[in-house]
Amino acid sequence: MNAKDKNSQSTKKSANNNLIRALRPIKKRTRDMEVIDALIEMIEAAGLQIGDRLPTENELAKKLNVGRSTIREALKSWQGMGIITRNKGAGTILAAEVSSNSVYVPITLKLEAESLLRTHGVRSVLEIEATRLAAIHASEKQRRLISARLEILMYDYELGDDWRAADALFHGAINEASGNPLFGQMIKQLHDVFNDIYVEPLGEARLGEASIPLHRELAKYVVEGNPNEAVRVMKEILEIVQIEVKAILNER
Amino acid sequence: MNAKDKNSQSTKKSANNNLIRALRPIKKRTRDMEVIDALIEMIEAAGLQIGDRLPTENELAKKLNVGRSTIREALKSWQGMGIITRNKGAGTILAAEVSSNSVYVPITLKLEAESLLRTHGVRSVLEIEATRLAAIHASEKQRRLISARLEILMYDYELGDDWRAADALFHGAINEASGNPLFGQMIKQLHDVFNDIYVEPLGEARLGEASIPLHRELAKYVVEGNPNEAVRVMKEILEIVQIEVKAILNER
DNA sequence: TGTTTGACATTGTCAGACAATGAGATAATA
DNA sequence: TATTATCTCATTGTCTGACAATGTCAAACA
Repeated sequence: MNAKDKNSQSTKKSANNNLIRALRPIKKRTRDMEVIDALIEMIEAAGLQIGDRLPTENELAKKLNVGRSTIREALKSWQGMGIITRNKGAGTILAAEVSSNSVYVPITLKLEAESLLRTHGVRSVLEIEATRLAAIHASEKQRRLISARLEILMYDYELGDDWRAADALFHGAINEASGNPLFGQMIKQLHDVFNDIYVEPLGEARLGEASIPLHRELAKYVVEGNPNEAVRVMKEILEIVQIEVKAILNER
Repeated sequence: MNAKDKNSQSTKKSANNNLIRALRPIKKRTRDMEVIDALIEMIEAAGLQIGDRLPTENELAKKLNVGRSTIREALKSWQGMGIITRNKGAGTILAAEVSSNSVYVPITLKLEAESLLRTHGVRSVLEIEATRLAAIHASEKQRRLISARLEILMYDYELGDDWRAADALFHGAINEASGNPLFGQMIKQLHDVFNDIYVEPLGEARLGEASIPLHRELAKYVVEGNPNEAVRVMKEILEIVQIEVKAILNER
C-alpha cells in the first residue's frame, strides 16, 4: 500500500465515521422496559420515597394489562440493581431514589488474591479526596454533624462497645460533606465489599481499632477547615488499617 | 438514672454485644440464588469467556430441576447487573467476567448537569492515582505498550480520525500498569457512565480534543518513571476536560 | 457463487395453580 | 392490663403448560 492509497482510504474512513457518528443506537423496547417506564412514572407521580411500599404484583399486572410474570421480571431486574427489595409475604419496598433522570450503573469488580489490599487501595484514594473536599466545602450544619458523630464514636469506643456502626456514620458524614455524593456511594460500596471479604473467613473484624483515637484529630481539622492537616491524619488512619491487613495476610 | 445504673446497664449491653458479635447474619437462600450459584459454578467449570453462549433456559431448568420461570428470574437479575445479554431467538451471552469472587456494585446516579461533573470528579481522583502508580511500578513491557498505544493515538488524532477508541486503549494501558486492576475497572465503568450521560443529550462527543497533544508528554513521564511530572500532566488533561464540560453546561 | 426462503431453536409473554412466608388481627393467658 | 400464642390473609416464590416473536442456520434457488 503506498502513501496515496493509505490517505484516500483514511479520508473515506473518516467520512464514514462522520456518518456513523450521527446515528444513535436504536432502543429495543421489550415489554418489561415499558413496565419499568410505567413504574418510574407511577413512582414519580405518587411521590414514593425510599422505604415506601409498591403496589402488589397482581395490582400492577392488572393495571398495566400485562401478565404477572412480566411484572415479576421487570421487578427482578430492579432488584438486581438494588432499587427495590422484595420480601415474601410482605411486599416490595423502594430501596433507592427513582426518577426519570436516574441512571443505574452496575459496576463489576473482580476480587482476586490480594483483593483486600486492592480494595483498600482504591478506597483510600477516594476517602482522602473526600476528606479534603469536606474540609473545604462543609457547611456549618455538616460540621456540627461531624462533631456530633465523633462524640458518639468516641463514647462507644471508650466504653469498649462495638464502635463500627458509629465509625461508619462518622465517615459517612465526612463523605457527605464533600459535596459529591458519588464519593460517599462508592466508598460505602467498597467498604461493604471489603468487610464481606474480610469478615467472612476471619469471623470478627475490628479492623483499625488502633486508629480510632486519631479520629478526634481528623474531625478537628475537617471542622476547622484545614484540608492539608485533615488529609494527613486521614492518610495515617488508612495506613494503620493497611498495616493491620498486611499483618493478618502474612499470618496466614 | 444514676451513675451506677448506667454503668451496670452498659456492661450488660457490652456483654450482650460480645454475644451478638459472634453471630453471623443468616443468609436467606431463595431458589434463584441457588440457581445463580450453580450458574457461577458451571461457568467456572466450563471456563466460559465473555461472548460465549450459555445453555438455554430449558436445558438449565431441566438440569437444575427447577421451573423455567425460576431460571428466567435468576437470569433476569443477572441481566439487570449487566452480566449477561439475552436475545430473543438467539440465546444468552456472557457479557462480563463471572467468578465466585466477582462483586457487583450497583451505583445510582442522577442524570443532571451536576452528575457529569461528579463522575468526572471521582474519575479524576482515581486516574491521577493510577497514573502515579503506573509511573512508579510499570514493567518494561508495560512501558513499551504505553508508548505503542500513544503512537496509535497520535496517528489517529493527526489524521483527523476518531481517536476515542485509541484514547481509551492508551489510558487503559496506563491504568493496567498501576498494578491494581481495580483502578482500571472502576475508571472504565465511570468512563462509560460519563459517556452515556454525555452522548445521549448532545449527540456527538469528542470531549477533551484539546488535551490530546498533552498525551505525548504524559506518556513520556510515565515511561521515564517520573510520577510527579506524570501526575502534573494528567491533572492538566483532566482540567481541560472539566473546563469543556463546564462550558457546555453553561451554554445550555 | 450469492440470495432467498423456510424450518427450527430460543427467548418473551401469558394464564392459572399452589407453596411459603410475613404481618396484622384475634384469642388465650399471666 | 399486658403479654404471648394462634389464626387468617395478603403477598411473593415457584411450577406447569401454552403460544408468540424473532434470530440462526441450512437448504433450495437463481
